Amino acid sequence: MIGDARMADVAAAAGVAISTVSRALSNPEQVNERTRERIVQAARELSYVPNAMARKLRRGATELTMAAVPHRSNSPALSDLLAGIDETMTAAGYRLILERMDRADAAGRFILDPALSGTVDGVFVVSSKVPQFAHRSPEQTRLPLVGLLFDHSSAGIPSVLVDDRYWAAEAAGRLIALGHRQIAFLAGAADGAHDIVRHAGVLDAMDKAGLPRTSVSCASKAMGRSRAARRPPGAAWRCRKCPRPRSPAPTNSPSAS
Amino acid sequence: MIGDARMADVAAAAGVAISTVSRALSNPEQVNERTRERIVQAARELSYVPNAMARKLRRGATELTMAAVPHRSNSPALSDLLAGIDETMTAAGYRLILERMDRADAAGRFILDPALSGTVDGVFVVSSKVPQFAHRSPEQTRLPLVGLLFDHSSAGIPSVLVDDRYWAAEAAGRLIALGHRQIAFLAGAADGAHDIVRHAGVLDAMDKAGLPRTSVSCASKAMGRSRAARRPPGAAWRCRKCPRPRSPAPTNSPSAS
DNA sequence: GTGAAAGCGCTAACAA
DNA sequence: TTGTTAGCGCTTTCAC
Repeated sequence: MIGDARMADVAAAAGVAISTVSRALSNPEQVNERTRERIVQAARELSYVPNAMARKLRRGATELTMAAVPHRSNSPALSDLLAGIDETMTAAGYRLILERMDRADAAGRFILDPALSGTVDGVFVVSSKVPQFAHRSPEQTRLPLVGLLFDHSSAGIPSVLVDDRYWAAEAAGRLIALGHRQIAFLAGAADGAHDIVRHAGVLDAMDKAGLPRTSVSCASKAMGRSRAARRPPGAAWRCRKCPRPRSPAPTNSPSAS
Repeated sequence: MIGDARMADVAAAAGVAISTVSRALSNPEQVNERTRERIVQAARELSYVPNAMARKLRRGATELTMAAVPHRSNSPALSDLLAGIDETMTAAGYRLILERMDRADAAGRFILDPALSGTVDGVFVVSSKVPQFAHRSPEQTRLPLVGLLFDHSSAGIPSVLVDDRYWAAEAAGRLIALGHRQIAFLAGAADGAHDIVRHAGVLDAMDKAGLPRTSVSCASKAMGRSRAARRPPGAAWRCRKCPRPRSPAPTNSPSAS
């Protein structure tokens, strides 16, 4: 059965030492071609598959990374981000462990515990919170962390970010260039720090185009849930920083013209 | 630094044998309470974190499972599915490795190779294709596989499925109950086997309600891409099994009334 | 209840 | 180029 054979079995079958098998499989160029062929042949016949754990233990690297992502998110954007990470890491010979962390709770424990245990070689943090372990900062760890989307550079974690303000302005600019004058800004959940920045970007675009900021109306996606219940239908939610529009009141439809 | 201490260090610090440390940490009830306290204390002071790989190697189980999912999917449905798997597996002490497989290519290799290598204890297959390894079926493997959404039971893989036809009929039934008579069926990409079944379910509902099947019009999400280019805007794509509507031609808007 | 010792399966010096 | 050997860090008999 597949996976039953050990390296020693292959060695025996090929009539070589176990270390030669190891080399033939990991560093083929260090082995005589004919020997190598015998070994590969034997391995194939035995349906030999190397044991990853043994290798990982011995080498001290797991070729596994972890993506710590928000627990309750099924957004396509996150999927795309994961796909991107996965693609690059796969190309580099790594696999990705998914860690959905609960925002509220002591997620850090959950994250860094297995991470430090040597299960993963590094962690991608897609979260507004910096993961912790037993009240110690990640800096006290050998574990490489990288922040994504959220800036943790002040915590000593290199972070890859999107310039939300710039690109929001850019997006709004496109609409304006198309001749649109009334812009609806649909924000995500109420706690999205990114939305505030993006909103500013949209206003930037309005300013730049010499259009009144009051032509931007805001609506939160979260409307359907919490706040919506307390508000008359058709009334848009406005963020604190959003200038109040004059009457007639803006609708909450996603029109952009 | 966190993670630098070994079990032997803890043993030395606590003045016990290494095996006692192991027990104290894995099977506390087998160790004298006072001894255990000393050990725990020492472990804490040394910021000891057990090495997962060593444990995995020794125990022969990795407490890791793999989810093999379609490569190009960022659908919220998939995220939800993953979240569900993750939640249950986490509760059971397992973590999830993400494997995005390319549909077309010999994905099976990619999946089962590391799987068989002892990296994971089991695999969730969310794919229309059964993963293979070196032209051998999964049955020749010790690795537990479970099919999700796609039925692989004929290949000997237990599968957890959604009764698409039933629930599509149910959904359509709700619309009908609300008084709607014109139903738009928005399908996914052209190759979705599920869509055909769901479409049948919608027609079931029409039949049951005594409504004409011609009141169901189909539009594919994929319109925007491949087929759409060759079709006049506003014209809906119709699946082969979908009865042709009478004029006026249905629009492709997602209206349901 | 605790310790000593034998590995899990593999890799990497070091020799030959 | 190939073989011998010593572990990686942990769990688990088997004694005491």
